[in-house]
Amino acid sequence: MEKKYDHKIQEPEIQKKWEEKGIFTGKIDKNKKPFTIVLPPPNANGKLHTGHVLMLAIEDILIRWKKMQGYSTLWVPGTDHAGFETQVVFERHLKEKGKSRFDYDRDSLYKEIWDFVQENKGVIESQIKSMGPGLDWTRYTFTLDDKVVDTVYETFQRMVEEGMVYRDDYIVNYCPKCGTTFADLELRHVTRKDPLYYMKYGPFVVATTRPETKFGDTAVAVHPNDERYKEYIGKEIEVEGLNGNLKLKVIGDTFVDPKFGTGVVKVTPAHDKNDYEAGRRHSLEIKSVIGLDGKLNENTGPYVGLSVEEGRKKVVEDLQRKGLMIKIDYDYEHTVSVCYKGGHDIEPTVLPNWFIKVENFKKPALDVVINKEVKIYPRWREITYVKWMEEMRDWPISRQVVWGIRIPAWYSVEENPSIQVTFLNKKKERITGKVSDLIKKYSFSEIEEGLQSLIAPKNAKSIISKARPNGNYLQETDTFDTWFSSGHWPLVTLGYPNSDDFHYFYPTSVMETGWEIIRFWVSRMIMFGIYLTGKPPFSDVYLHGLVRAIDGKKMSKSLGNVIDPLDYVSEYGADALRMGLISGTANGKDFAFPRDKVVAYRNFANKLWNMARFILLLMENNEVVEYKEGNDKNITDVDKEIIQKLRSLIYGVNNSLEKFRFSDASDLIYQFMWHEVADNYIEYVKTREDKGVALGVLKYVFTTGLKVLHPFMPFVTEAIWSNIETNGLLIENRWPE
RNA sequence: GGGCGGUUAGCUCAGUUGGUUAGAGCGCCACAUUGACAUUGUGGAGGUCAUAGGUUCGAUUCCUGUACCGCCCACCA
Repeated sequence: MEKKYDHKIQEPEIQKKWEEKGIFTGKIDKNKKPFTIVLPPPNANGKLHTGHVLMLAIEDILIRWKKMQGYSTLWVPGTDHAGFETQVVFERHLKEKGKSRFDYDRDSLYKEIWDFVQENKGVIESQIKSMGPGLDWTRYTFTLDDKVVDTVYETFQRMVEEGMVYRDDYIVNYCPKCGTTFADLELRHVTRKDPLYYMKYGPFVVATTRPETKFGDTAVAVHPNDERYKEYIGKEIEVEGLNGNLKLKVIGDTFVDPKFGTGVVKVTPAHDKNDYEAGRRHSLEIKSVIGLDGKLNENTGPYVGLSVEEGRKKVVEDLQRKGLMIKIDYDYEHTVSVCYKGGHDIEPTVLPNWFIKVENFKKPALDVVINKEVKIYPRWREITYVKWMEEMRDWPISRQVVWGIRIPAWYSVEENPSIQVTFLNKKKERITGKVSDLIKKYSFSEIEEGLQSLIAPKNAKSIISKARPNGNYLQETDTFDTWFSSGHWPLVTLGYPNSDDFHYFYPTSVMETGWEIIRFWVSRMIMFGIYLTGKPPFSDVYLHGLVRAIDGKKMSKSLGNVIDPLDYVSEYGADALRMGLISGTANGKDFAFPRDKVVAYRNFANKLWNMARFILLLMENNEVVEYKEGNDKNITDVDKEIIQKLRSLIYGVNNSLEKFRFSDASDLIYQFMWHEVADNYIEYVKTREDKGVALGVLKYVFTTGLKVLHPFMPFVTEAIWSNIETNGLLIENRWPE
């Protein structure tokens, strides 16, 4: 053995040994109990970050611990297509080539992104492997694999048949100039001055920058504790308008800031995100007044056909004429959302969207947590889950993103003449309009082949089908919310509904992930698991904290404090990095990257290495009297003491791991090996006359300690094992009782 | 604004049902190189456990208020 432990040489070699022997290939063994984890899939197009390392470390500890205990373990890896995020990265890439997504038809764009991801996904896979996780790569899954898409389609079809899917309006960031919607992250926020208009609304005065949307008002809102207006809450008021009187509900809602303006807000659910949310809370009518062409629609009476700017001017004049305009503040500064593409004003608009009824999902998904069928660690995170489930409203599942699983709904253009389509014609010109008009100028196949997006009306007729129906059918261009498909993750990775794997390994044992996605992801997995199989997909949920930068702040590119875990792997080794992260925090709280601990555990690896060297040195000069439990005639009290401490170490580590207290467990084994075995016992062995006996005990204690340490620092323990034991690989040995 | 968490040694953090001298890693000081390891060993200094009250025989631990800090969500019509 070299004088120093060299992780750079050892880690890849050890990794190869595990792989060659297929150590972590899951095996269906009816004589063993299964222990299953599915890996939360990292972005296929991304890089490994410290959060991934922590996740891999925790899950690997559990897998190796259970495997050594005799369970038939399976840990399934996968990567995520990361819908919107990847599309943004790809578009940046397009921009470098002077292009944008609007230069491609939908199918070509999808294919381009697919190829782009295929080129890059090897990076994350090899980075994952460098951390030494005991994953079964023969069962690797990508979130856009056919088996995933098929299962998602089947679920969707079933839900449609059971009446759990409906179409309704949903507010989106729509740009009338671009004829498309934008994600929140695609918006730019600009600060500018616009007049703030104070208009008379029955007994109130409301302040607004958007008087032209007043025809879409279906309520006014005040803060529920505002003494000035308390008496009106729940009542209906009559308001003099420009097209006759209108009746508005008065609602009390905390989204209103009583200190702003007059403390009374006009509520336009169809054209303001905030108002939309309030509208859903209070079941208000959604009345759209601006069309997809950006012009005021028929709901505005005589103003129909005017642009938003023209309409606003005219409405203001008419209000002034009628004496309904109280005052105008021309000095009002606010932020406005504009699209990133052309800098046009975003018009929040309601568009038809696919929704899932959650009413039947909620209770079972809530119950399994409350009655502890699914246990959440740490306990206090349970509150987040419970609140979310209680408040959950129907789930809008369509997204206007290309990179995802396309909703399998097909619209007949003959039956749905008012569908708005946007496509590239043969000359690559972008055409937008009603399909019934465009079909007169273009062939159906030209429209279909060049299709970028379509917007079908709320009541459009559609066929749900994986395959294209015969006839002039256009497929829905929206994709599923990524959480809709990833909610199936434990099912699809295990071959739901009818594979041997599924019957043996499902439900899984532990779901381990970052706490920030408990609401988006964990809740959806539980919902779909129960819906499709009657059983929640896992019995324990462990939520780890966020790894922050060394300065304690959240890592971000703009702050320049992002830590690349691979730098630490190459400098200190994967073992040291893993162990450092594990012992840096205990309770799933966020924590700053524990750099000092990583160094400390690098030193620890070297310490262990040298302990082994010392034992080997003794073995060269002494005949070892192998120590066996129960056979302790010749041993001393000090020997007995270290064996006793080993026993309580094993007990303590098991106990901590069962409670997901990884830091406690890693601390115990560290203290034991370094301070009990190395500092005390080895020094004592040096003084012994009967070296062979003491050496036997030392070897027993040390190798047993290696077993206990192995799940935490798999590489160095395996490397040492191969030098002092002939008994196969360490990971193939039994966990000490 | 709503929710969650934090405030313990110079730094980063543990502290499992309230109970004798409050712990670890790193850092610092002194000493040590006589079978492995300087990525080492031995010893040591260092904390009125944010703050004000309350419950209790007893509070870092439970309750309430206050002050900072962090995160998530929603965001100014």
